[in-house]
Amino acid sequence: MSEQAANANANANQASGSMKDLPKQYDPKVAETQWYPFWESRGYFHADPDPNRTPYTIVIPPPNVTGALHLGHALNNTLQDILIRMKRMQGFNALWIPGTDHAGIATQAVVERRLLAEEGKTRHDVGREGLVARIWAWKDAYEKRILDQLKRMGCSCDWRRTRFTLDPICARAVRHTFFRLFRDGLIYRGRRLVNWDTLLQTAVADDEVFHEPVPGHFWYFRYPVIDPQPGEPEYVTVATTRPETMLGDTAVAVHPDPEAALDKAERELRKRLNTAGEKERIELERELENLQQRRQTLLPTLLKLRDMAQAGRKVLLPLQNRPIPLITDVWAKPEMGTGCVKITPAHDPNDYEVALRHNLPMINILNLDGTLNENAGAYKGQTIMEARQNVVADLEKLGLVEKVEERIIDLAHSDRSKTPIEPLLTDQWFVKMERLAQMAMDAVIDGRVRIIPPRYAKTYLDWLSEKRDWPISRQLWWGHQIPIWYCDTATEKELQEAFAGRDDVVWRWDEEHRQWLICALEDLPADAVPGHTLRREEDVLDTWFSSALWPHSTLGWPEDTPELRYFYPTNTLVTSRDIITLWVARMVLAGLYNVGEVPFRDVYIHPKILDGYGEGMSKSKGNGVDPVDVMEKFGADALRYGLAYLTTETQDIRMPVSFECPHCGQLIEQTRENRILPRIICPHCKKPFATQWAEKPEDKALPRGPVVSERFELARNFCNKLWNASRFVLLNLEGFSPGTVRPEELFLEDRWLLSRLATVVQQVTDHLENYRFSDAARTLYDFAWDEFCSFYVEMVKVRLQSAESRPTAQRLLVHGLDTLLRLLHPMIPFLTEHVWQLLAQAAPIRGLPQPAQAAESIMIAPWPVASPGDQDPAIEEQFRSFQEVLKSLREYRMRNTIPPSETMLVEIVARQDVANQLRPMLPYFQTMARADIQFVDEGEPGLSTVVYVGDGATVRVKLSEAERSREIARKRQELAKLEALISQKRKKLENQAFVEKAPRNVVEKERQSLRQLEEQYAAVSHVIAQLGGTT
RNA sequence: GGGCGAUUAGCUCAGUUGGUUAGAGCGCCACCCUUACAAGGUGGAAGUCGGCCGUUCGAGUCGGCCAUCGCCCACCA
Repeated sequence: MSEQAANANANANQASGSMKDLPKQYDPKVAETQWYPFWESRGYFHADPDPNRTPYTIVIPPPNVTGALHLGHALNNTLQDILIRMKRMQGFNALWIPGTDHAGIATQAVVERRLLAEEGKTRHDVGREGLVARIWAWKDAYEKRILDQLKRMGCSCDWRRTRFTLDPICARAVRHTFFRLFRDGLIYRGRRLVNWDTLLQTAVADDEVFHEPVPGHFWYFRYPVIDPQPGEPEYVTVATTRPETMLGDTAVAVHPDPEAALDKAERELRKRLNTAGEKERIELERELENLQQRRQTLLPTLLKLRDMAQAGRKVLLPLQNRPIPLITDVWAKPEMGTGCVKITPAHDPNDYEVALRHNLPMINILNLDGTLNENAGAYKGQTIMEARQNVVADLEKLGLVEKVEERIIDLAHSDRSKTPIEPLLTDQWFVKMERLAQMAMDAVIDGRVRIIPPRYAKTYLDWLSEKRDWPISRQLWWGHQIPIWYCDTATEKELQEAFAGRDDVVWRWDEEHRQWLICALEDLPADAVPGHTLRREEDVLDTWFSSALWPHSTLGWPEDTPELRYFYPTNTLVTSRDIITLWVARMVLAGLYNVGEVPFRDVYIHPKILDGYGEGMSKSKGNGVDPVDVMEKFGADALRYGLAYLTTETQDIRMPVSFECPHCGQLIEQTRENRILPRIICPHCKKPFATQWAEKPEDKALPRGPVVSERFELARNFCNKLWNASRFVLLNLEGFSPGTVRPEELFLEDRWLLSRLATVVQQVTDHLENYRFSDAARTLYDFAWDEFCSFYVEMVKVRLQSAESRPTAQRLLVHGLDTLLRLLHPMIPFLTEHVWQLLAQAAPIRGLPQPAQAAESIMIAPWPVASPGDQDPAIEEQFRSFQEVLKSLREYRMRNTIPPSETMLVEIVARQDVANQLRPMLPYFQTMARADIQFVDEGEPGLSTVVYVGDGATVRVKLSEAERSREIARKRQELAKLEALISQKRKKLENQAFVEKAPRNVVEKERQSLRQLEEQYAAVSHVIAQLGGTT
């Protein structure tokens, strides 16, 4: 045993030296600090291939090393740990592979921002090596923090297998994948219009772009027609939101058949008008009017321009004084704008497509840093905003600005730098998706990969079906550098000679750039081809390229490792819906391409955690909650159980949070305003405290005000309840002896407990195996609280007093707790282990029907299996009657404000068989309702009232003269209620249609319920008469 | 514009294939520190299940339309 484990054991003994010392309130810290090291030192988290056991594997969605984890991650990892712990207990060889993601752009951006803020330097000041070194330092710090957060939560990951998407093992997988794709002709280099982030100076994927409405303008410019003939317009008017791009215009387009296009637009409008609602109709009618007006005013001009375009006429691009052609293209919609479109191929995705169709020149006017280049003529060196103002001013001077409109523009921004995106023509690397996407689609269509809930399969399939090539290059320094070397001087023969006999180098001629593209598995020296110099591609790969390989790279691919053979494909991927396309789809295609097998069977998509405003949690919004804050206040178990309890199928999890003032405990609601502040002044005690955003030393020096949510109180209270139930059991185990229990020794409540246990075991197992976390949590909550604690524990108290009935009661009690703990362990690992260890001291051998030595840790104890033979509906029905009688007695006491200390005198008139069943329960009425019960014969009841009428039994409470009139009044009210119900039921049963068409059992149920109501009615009337009242 | 989800008690949410008088936690009211538990116990008040129409013997549940909110995707010269 390691020193750590020995300490843990010592602590356990110390903590429980005497059961009587167990605190009344559960202290999560004790269990959390004690048992995690214990588990780890025993190697429970570790799994090795074992052909005799069935594997169950999960790979963690690797958190970005950008920053610490928030509650969204806590949810994601809690659910994984619940699954892995259950499967481990079920006997599977359970492996959960942890790790983190280098998160290319995101991490580099964070470090660059800090570099600028703290040292006023850009990445160019520190150079590639310097920056990468700083990012590694950042990564080391945050990786540790992330892994510590996971451990604190109790995650049972196999830490010996911890991976990082940029570590040597992942790097090898990335290199091999790229090599194979290149060799198979699935990777190419192309000049493409990309989303350019001018701040970070890199291309970003479409998914990394978000749109935000900003106020802007819509400018109408006139381009003079060259040599206008009589009857021809002198100008073509175009509209734009980005005036400076006109410097790169290479054409103006008009629709080839504007009349038909207008007709079509009108037809569509009318069609929509037919089905439109009130509000939409008004809008559509306005559009229709606009369309008809266009026909009058615009169409003749457009037709003219169309003819001119077909005749090959040109216009003069102002400021640049460049003749550019008029062309016809369907992109120029006559119902939009001026009906004519300026074409800027290098800076607009649609225009780019047009240029490809018409073979137009593409003029790039931008430098990578967002300033204008030499193609912008006089505007060279200006920023986009400067150029925008100047272009407009200069055109105005020329009288070529027709008008300007104010307009809100949905502007594309980079997700990473939050700056506007510029579409830019650059050289990028792409993966051909046609074939790969189809493979990934097939896997979901034919069910090899199951997406749960199924509605998310649509997201996956829709996205893949577009089969858009995947841009994989990023102009960053943090990431896997693309393994390509360029050479534009060598001949093919020289390459063949240089790489003769090597199958780890392949090359291809790039006609567009007139150079060799050489791809190699091992880095090539610059002089690898004698007499020539190779230049390495500087770009790195999109971070999702390495993430896509995660399920097999972590298992050692491309090596044919025992792990890969045994644990792949993994079983379940637990993730959030926003990366179904970015990540899940790409993992499926990469797995199929590299390994020939899907990466996982089930993809479980869990809800998102939202803040009080319904917004998702993110670093950038500042609304992320550190799970450590929650654990500090409520404990890791409460965090986990609370999250599981909230994980329902359809709802996202709304989580309004507050800051807790560290000085006075005041809760300060988190708002959009205060959630990004580094320090907050408590409105109650007026003292300042620091938030998670504190960075300056003077802020950090302040006490930290954690972010908390009352939504974990239910879970915290539940844990405390469990703790105290366990405490009760532990305090009552003196003299415990293990043994079987003969059926005839079982009391009604014992058989009820066993029956309920069997059902609960089966339900919880079923819920968890089908990812119904909330249902599992609720089932256990209700059972533990309302059945085990409120009834079984209460009832068993009586029996623990008697030497004769004590042993059986103890065995049942321990068995019940033991089973409950095991069912709860995946959700509540620390508390259950803590109690398990205490139980091991008092009752090391336990359980029913056959006692056995308990496992040394609950983590490796067997998962409970339902014993269907224990399920007994008759017993449960009988027990329900008992509960109802008890409830009615309690209710009577409260209504009549009988002091808790006063014993109630109760009579039961019962049939012989019912009386026999009830007789053993009499002590429970005494302890649980302080009711002294006597069986009496039917006959005149004296002064008493009826509190319960059931099948074969009537329960009466003795009254004093003083209560007579009040009771009459109450019974009259009750009668009125009963009457309403009865008439409702009668009506239903008198309805022929119902009796004929409803299923027989439903009708029978109604009849039975009516009979019962009538019995109650009769009994209540009788009481009123007895008491001398009139109905 | 396309798709998805939601709307149930003051708040946050459950509610299986349609079937007794729609549930929980918090909050609220009353009484209780009863030797497992006040982070607790007992009892209570509180909902025309967003609206309309339909299917059905029967609708919170199924279908249609409308309203409101949220998310994803696409597009906007």
